Amino acid sequence: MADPKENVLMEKLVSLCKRRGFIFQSSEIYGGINGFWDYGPLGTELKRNVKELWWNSMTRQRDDVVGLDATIIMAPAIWKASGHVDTFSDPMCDCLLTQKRFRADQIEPQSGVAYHYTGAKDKASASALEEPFAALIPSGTHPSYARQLATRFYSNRGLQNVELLGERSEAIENSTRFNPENGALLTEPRPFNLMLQTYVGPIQSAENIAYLRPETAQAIFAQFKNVHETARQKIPFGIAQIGKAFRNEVTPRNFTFRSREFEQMELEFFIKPDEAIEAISGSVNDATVSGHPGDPQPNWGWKMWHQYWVAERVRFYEGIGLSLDTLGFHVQTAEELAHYARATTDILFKFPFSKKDAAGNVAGDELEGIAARSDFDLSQHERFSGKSMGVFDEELRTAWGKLTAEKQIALSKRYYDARLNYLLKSGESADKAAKEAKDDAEGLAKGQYIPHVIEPSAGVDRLILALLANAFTEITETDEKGKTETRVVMKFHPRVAPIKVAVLPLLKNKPELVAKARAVFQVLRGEMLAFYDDGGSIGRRYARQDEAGTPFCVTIDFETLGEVPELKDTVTIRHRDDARQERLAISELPGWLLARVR
RNA sequence: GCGAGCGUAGCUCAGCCUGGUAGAGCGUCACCUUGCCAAGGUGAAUGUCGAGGGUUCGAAUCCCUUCGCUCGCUCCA
Repeated sequence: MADPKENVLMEKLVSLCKRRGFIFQSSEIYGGINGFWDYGPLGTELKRNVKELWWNSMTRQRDDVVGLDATIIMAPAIWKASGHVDTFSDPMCDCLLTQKRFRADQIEPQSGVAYHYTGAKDKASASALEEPFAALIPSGTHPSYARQLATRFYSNRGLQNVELLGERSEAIENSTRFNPENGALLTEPRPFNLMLQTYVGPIQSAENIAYLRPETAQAIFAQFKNVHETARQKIPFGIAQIGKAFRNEVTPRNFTFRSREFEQMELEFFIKPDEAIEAISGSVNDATVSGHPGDPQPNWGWKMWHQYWVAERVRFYEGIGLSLDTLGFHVQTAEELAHYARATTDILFKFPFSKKDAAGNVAGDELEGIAARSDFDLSQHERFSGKSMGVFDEELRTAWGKLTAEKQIALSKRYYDARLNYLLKSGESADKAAKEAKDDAEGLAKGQYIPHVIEPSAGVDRLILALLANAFTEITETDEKGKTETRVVMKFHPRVAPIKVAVLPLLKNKPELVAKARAVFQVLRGEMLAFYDDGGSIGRRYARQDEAGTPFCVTIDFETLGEVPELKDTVTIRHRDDARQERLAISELPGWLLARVR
């Protein structure tokens, strides 16, 4: 359980976010709306910086990743293929008596004697209810307990003087239809779909139902063929996308950590199946080295690629100020993995609300999951859309021809087995699955396969929250007069800091200082987000910038104006984290700053 | 959704028990002052006391409903 002290920290952070304009509650003047948050001026800049850094490092700085910007609403069939319509929901049961909700698959089976009622009538008013109810009581117990529950049930529904109707008893073994806590009947398990729905077109009928995407990834799979054909990329390559996603969370919690509308940064990185790698390179490199495995190599199998992307993503987080000791890792166990996933590593951040284990260690909460998803997604879209999602690989076809017959048979067999396994698990009949797997294996020999995928999927809003929590630093100082004050410094990495530099005239009532400061400000604002402030004492302005997380303050003083001739046109640069100052020529200022904020 | 707690100025909170004119500190803004780390002075703005309804001569205060936040169950990027 999170330390109460750390909840206080969380409250301070939420308060600062509002006070300084990082994050506001959505629709606040109307009382808010649960699970939705807005970014204020500073938060907007912070978020833009983060997304831009991700986009640059994931696409523009790489030869092998291209971008996509797809719609939020897509053909509903996509969500059937992806499994979200069927499995993105947990069947839930409600207790008919107390309304308490249970996950249907987590109810302890109960045994005993069930008393069923067809309804009840009101002895006084003669009104009647035909609603059935039942209660389970341990065998040997007097039926009065069941009757009591039933009476409560019907009086909850408005009957005054309950007379139970149609009592019938029945022995029950291992049933999950009753509330383990009180024996009352539960509702039928009802699916709780976590996708937000809307209607496309003006008629709100069942056939017009569409979903707001619960993840951005499926658009990438659905557009895979188009991107592959137009981007002049060969496998391995990736498609990246940043965008909004929506989930009707049961309980939005922990500030912006679990929101109903949120933003994702996702990469689908398509790789060759290991059988193709082995055919081309002779063997598959799936050595598990620790740390970053270096530049991609042609003989990397999915394990190496998976490890590579985990390491790349950690490097990214370190590069924006989240040091390794603030992060955590969770390698999903076989039971936790989705049936199609081969491996998933979660990158966690130790949030103030993250839970501690018995030994006091904090694992953290998920920022990003890096999943090795095999060829599941493209295969699903191939089956559901009827369009081929396979690629032709010239290199594979050439290499295949040079393999020994034994090698060809062995690789074909392995590929066949993998495809057969997928098809059978997807519910295809044995005959059809065997035929299709055979076709797939023959395709491999001709250089065709459905790419496998590694999916680093990160939550933008979670990352913003991590950066805010990580930056939040309280400093308590006692001045000469013995007055103790606590102030907040947001120690953002300069790369993500909303405001990069503040330009401050030392004094406001000296027009020469103000004019010079405005001139310096005009030069800097063309290069980065700069902020001009002349209100209040210099110390107060420094403190205000500390709270906004501005890494550098430039102060124009009398030396700048030439009071000391050799210091003319120099300014002081004040560092946020240690209040250290240094002097620099104005002409060097843009370059000096850019080197630190990029 | 269920259970518990909370909602008063931009922020932190007092007032509520025991109904009777809406408060404090900090912050914000203006002017003065200020030669480097929330200095000082003067002045100012800001609340349908989360919303709706009820009880009452009178409700921030008592009652009901509702919305939001926090914590637990649950879920995940």
